[in-house]
Amino acid sequence: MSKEDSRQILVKTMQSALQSKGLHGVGLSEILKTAGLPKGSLYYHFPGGKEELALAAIANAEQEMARFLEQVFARFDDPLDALAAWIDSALQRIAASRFKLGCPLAAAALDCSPDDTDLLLALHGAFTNLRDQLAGHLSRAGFPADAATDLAVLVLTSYEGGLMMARAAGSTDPIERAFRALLSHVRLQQKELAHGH
Amino acid sequence: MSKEDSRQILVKTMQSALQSKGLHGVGLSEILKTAGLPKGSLYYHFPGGKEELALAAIANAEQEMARFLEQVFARFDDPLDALAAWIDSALQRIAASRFKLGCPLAAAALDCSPDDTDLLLALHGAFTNLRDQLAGHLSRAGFPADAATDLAVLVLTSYEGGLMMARAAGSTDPIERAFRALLSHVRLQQKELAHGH
DNA sequence: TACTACATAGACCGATCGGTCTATAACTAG
DNA sequence: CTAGTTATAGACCGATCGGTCTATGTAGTA
Repeated sequence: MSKEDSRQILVKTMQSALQSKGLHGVGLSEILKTAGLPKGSLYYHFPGGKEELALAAIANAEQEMARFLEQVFARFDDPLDALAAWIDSALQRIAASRFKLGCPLAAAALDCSPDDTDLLLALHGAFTNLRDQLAGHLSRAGFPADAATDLAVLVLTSYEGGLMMARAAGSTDPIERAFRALLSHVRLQQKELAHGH
Repeated sequence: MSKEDSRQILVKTMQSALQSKGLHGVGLSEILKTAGLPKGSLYYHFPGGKEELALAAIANAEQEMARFLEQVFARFDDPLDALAAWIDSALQRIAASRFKLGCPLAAAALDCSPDDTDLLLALHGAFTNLRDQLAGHLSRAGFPADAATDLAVLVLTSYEGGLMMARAAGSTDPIERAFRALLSHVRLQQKELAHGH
C-alpha cells in the first residue's frame, strides 16, 4: 500500500469519526481498526498523533466543503438557487446516514478544550474561508459586501446549528425549517434591493 | 452538606464541563475534583453514573434557558426587541467567559455516539420545547403559526451555530453578524406583514 | 545479491477512564 | 444510648486511553 493511500484512509476515517462521535468520543484503536491499519502506520504518517490527524481531517473537511460549494454555485445563475440546492443535497446526505453524521468542524469545535489553540485556530481559519467564499457568491446576488458577509455568517451558523439539531431530532426537519425561513426572508430582501435601485 | 446541595453542585459542574470540553472531554475525576466531592457522592446521587449526570445537566440547562427566555420576552412589548436583548446578553456571557463556554446541549449532541438514544431523545425534547416557546412569542409579532415555528428554528440554529463559531473564533463576531442579518431580514418581513393586511 | 529507505506490524507502557465496593461519618428517631 | 438511614469518603478494579519502541516486511537501487 502506498504512502498516500494509508495517509488518506486515516484522514477519512478520522473525519468520519469526528462526524459521528466527536474528537474524544473515539479512540485511536477504534480508528485504526476501522482503517485496517496498525498503530505504526498512524505514527509514521502523523508523528503528532491524534491531534495532528484531527487537524488533517479538519483541513480535508474544509477543502471538501469549499469544493462542493464552488461546484454548486457554478451550476446556478442565482446564488440563492445555489444555496437552496446546497441545502437540498445536505439534507439528502444527512438522511442517508440516518442522522448519524454531523459536521466534523463543529464536532471538533465543541469537543476540544478551550486551550487547544492549534485546533481552534484551524477551525477559525476554515470557517472564515467558507464565510468569505459564501459572501463572495452572495454579493453577486446584489448584497453589498458588508451585508453579504453578515448573511454568509447567518447561512453558516444556521447550517451548523441545523446539522446539530437534526442529529438530535433524528430528522431533517430543523434544517428544512431554518432554511425555509431564511430563504423566504432573503428573497424578500433581494426584491427590496432590486426595487430600491 | 445536605442532599440537594451536593446533587446540585454535581449537576452544575457537569453542565459547565459540557460547555467547555464536551461530554467525553472531561473525566469524572476532574468533575469530582472541581465539585469537591468524592466518587461515593456521585454514585449515591446518580446511580446511573456519567450518563445520568449528563442527562440531569441537560435538563437543568434547558430549564435555565427557558426561564431566561421567559424573562426577556416578558420585558419587551415587541418580541423582536426581546430577541435582540436575548442575543445581547448572550454576547456578554460568552465574552465574559473568554469564549470558553458554549451551549451544553450542542456539546452533548455532537459528542455522543449516534446510539446514545437516551441522550439524543432528551436533547431533542429540549430543543423542541425551546422552539415552541420561541415560536409562541414570535407569533405575537404577527407571524402565522407555521412561519413562526420556522423562524423560531432559524433563531435557535443560528444561536447554536453562532455559539460554536464564536468559540472557534475567540470572538463574538459570528453571533453579531448572524443576528444582524437575521434581524434585518425579519424586520423587513414584519413590515411586509403589517402592510399586507 | 546487498543496501537502504519506506512503511507496516503490534507488543508494550504509564495514565486515566468509568464504575464498584466497603467503611465510616453525621444525623434522626425511638 | 442505640438503631437505622443518609451521605460522604476513597481504595480498588478491569478496560481503554494516547503514545513509544523495536522488529519485520517490502520496493527500489546499486
